[in-house]
Amino acid sequence: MAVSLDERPSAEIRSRKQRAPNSPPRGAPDRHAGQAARNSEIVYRDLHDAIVDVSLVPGTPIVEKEITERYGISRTPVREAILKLAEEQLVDVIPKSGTFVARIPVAVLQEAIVARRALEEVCVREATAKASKSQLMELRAIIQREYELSAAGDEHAFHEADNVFHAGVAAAGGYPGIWTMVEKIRLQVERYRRLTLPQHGRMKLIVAEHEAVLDGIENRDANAAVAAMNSHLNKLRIDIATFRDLWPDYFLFDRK
Amino acid sequence: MAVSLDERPSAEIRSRKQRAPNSPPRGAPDRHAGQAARNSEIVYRDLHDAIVDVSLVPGTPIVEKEITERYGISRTPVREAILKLAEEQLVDVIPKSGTFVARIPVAVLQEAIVARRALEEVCVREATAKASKSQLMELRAIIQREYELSAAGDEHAFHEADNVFHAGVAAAGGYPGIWTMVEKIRLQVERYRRLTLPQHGRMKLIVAEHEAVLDGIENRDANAAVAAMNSHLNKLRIDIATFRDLWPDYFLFDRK
DNA sequence: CATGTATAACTGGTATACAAGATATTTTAC
DNA sequence: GTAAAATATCTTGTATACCAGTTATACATG
Repeated sequence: MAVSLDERPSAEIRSRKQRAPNSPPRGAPDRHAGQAARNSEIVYRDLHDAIVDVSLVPGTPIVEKEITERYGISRTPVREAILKLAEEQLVDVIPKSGTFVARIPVAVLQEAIVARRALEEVCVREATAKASKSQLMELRAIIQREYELSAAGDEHAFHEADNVFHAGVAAAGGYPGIWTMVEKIRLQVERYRRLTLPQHGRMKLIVAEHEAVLDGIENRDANAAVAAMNSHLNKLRIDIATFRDLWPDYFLFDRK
Repeated sequence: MAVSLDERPSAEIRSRKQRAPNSPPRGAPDRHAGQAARNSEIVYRDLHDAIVDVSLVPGTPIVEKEITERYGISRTPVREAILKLAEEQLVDVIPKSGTFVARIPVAVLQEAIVARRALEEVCVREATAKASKSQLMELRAIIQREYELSAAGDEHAFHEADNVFHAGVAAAGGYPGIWTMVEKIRLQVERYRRLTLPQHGRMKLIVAEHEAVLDGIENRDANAAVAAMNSHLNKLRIDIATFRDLWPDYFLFDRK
């Protein structure tokens, strides 16, 4: 009955390190604990990825018991994973009824794009002011890698490199945390993007745009760099009307 | 042994509505379910508030069992609340060891301030362009209320009104969701603010600054409005050196 | 007395059983 | 045959018991 996800309970069952702990004031845990694998993390990551790349489409029921059996674990960690997804608005949990992959909230899309542009502009501007030579070289290397992946047609790896570039720009500006924020904001937009435009063929264009951004930074021309970045980000037009008829059930139109 | 929080298991034990559900594609839940109170929400809110207003100082142990007994509930909902706090970096969970109120990450503070300024600038600029008359009147009313609360010396209510003003500006710009983002970003900064500067006496100044922002918006002078907002937000200087010696254990200095 | 080691008392992580509401199905009345 | 009511079977929410590390304490040992 329930649409089941593909069989891939994630290779690893023991991994993923944890964030550095804060030692409490009076004597206590101070070292980095060995990585205690939380199974909930694995389930979370798998579901998260499946939802973001739209292999789990909006409306798909997520049944705890089903996941429980697939991973061979109990409901508790599964539940934790689902709760985490619920906070990111990737699933909707309806008490005593069921959990479903959330629709893509159109209103949020628009704001997410605006917010991202604002945050990335700050990063680019700051990177222009104080990127070190090594950071510039690093960015140039990433672009080169993008070029190679583009030629190889490896969309998945390319997409990752794309993210690395943006993260690198933020880091060069001294604001690595801002990219973390952008990544959270990007979630819903990413679902839209994956759904509507396969970036096949767009890869070379993206490489060129990244080059324009980096050129601006290297030349210490903030306005040019920012303009290039904005132009780059503006490529994603939210033209929802087109898809309203195609997948009416995949989007949420009214205000949440 | 453990520093315990004050006795106040939150008056309500049944409340808080839930977000509108998404109905899955084929026939399913479509109406707003009656508000099913999740006890985890109550515990979360109480702990959240206590941490943000620094009545629970960084390093304080959070003991599940203790909370369990105080609220008369089981560990499961308590655990959910704590996990939620962990995601917001308000607590650090160290497996098999303990859970502690997180230190304030200095590096994050700087970035949070920059990010907030960037996001609010967008909101102000957009509000200047398209705020309706009713929205302007609403904002003016909020400022009036701030003035009254300032005179009455009600810091808590004033602070809430402060937030309402910023939320109103975002809404007037057509980006209500961006204020939600800002609120998440604000968390750590808020802890710092509460810790370092009691805003007693600063209230009147804040009212004046809000007035300057609104004046700019009303006059459709985007640059003036933005300048006023930036000036307003810049008032919070992160002058960490001063507090390094005062509360060395309350802050986290190295990169997380 | 100093130091290393065993041990007991914590902690959070997980599994499982039960409760309560929502939905789907069947049954029954007309 | 249709519609309404009873019921069975889903779901998530909660409570509880158990497990496995961690940490502190007591104790043996030099």
